[in-house]
Amino acid sequence: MAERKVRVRFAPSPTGALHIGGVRTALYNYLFARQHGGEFIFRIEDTDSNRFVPGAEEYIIESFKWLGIHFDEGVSFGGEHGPYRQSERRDIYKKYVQQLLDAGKAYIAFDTPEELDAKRADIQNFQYDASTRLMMRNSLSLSQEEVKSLIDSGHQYVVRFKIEPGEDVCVHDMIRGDVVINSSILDDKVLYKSADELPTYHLANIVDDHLMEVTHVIRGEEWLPSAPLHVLLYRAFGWEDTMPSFAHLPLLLKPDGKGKLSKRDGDRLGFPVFPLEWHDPKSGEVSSGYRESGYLPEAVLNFLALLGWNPGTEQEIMSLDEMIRLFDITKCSKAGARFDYVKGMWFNKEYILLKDNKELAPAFDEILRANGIGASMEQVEAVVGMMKMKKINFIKDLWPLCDFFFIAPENYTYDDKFVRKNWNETTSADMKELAGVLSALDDFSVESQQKAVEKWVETTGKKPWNPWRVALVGTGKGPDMYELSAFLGKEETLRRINKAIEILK
RNA sequence: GGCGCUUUCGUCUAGCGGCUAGGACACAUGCCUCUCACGCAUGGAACACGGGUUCGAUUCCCGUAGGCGCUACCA
Repeated sequence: MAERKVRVRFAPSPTGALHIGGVRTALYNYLFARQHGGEFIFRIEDTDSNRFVPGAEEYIIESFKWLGIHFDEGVSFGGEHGPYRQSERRDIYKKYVQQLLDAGKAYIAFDTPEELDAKRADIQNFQYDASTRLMMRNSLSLSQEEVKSLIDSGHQYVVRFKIEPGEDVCVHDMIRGDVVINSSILDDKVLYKSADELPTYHLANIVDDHLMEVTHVIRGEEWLPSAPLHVLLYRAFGWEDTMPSFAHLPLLLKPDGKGKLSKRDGDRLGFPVFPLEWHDPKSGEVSSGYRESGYLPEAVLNFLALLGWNPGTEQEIMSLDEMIRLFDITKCSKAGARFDYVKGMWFNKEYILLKDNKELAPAFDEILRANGIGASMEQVEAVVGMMKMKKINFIKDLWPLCDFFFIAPENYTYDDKFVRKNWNETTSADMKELAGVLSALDDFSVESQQKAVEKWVETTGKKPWNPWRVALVGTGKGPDMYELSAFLGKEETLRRINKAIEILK
């Protein structure tokens, strides 16, 4: 087989918001494509008209835009292999289904859903396969005339794949190695539905991956059981020589308890499971998103990348470029990974520390405005710079930690405990002295204050910092006192000191 | 029920026959220090179980148990 250009795809169904597990699958595909100089395709698998949700497709595109994951071709990105929306490929599928029918590798079945339900109720573990298909109503059990007359009289029918029993089918998985399943346990899957005149996932998937020249299929582990069916389909079409390689990713599990990660877990434990806020058009329900919750996209990607893969070194913080360089699909873990959202928050904290104040400022400015505070961008940047190394995971956590920059302590109350510890009978007098030292300064910069105050400290032996903090902040938090005073300015600093002397005596 | 995948600290994981089983999150303690933090240091904490193979198994094989997934005219 000739070396082919690497082409991978992410192919979600537009049935709602994009689940965070889907984001990880897309990320792994993206990393794989980029590190091989390949192409990344965005395909919409909307073959189930019943589950179509308006707005979902746009939501998914917007999500990847925010995350910084780019597609080379696909829905809304163009390309030579379109259309990329399966609902627009009906004629293509029809042709290939006919090919299978003509070759005797698929057959027509007239059994109605009701009849199938009855069969399943009747027979324990009923499966539509080689052992049962002759008792059903299909083109294998019926005569040609009967089939023709049923079709002519307008009976609905599906097309089923004719699985030959007793054969070991091997799927080579890049993560798990060879997985062998005997074809006898496979059922004659419906390839083409009667209801909406569209193929099922299995058929559409194989036809599209072939036509779009996909070389590697990287998808969730839930597809592993049907992978042998897919291999059989490639064979039936005679496409085995260009069949893509497979990699089935381990699933994301609940942070606690049993089962896979669900939207409910996010609601229950208080973390988002969707990249962006999602407004469900049917229920009207609103679900939180990583973007709106204050996560940086880089942090989300870094966190997700390490849920099931790691570079084999002790490095955890990685840019997207580094991930592309270091990623190795064969080194992915095989077992499901509990979704440790607390670690996700830690990644966000690390990325906040890494970011420039300038980049962080707009987000904090938004928080300030929401709290009725108007400040210049320079001020906002300065506060972010002084406060970002505090105990915060999100920019929004900053506000309760540094409201004192904008609201004087007398307007909300001093913290009793901190005051008792740091303010006694002699403190007022010390603070008066400190106010004197500070008011003598023309230059109120950090350096100038430090020079003056430390000179005074040296000669008097006073320790003014904590009482000073009481006066300016009201409690035991905040940045360096010189920085804080410099930010507040001479006038406000002196005003707060005098106010504290007046109130606390 | 059937089939498949899977199993190292609470969690994410490193390990690819011989290690005091390493790192990170979380937690605790200490140092630093004008507060809170940041940073640094330290600590507790794991090879599911039973058989093999081998001089020697966390590592290879087979069972058992647990976990996860699939078992639709959904993807």
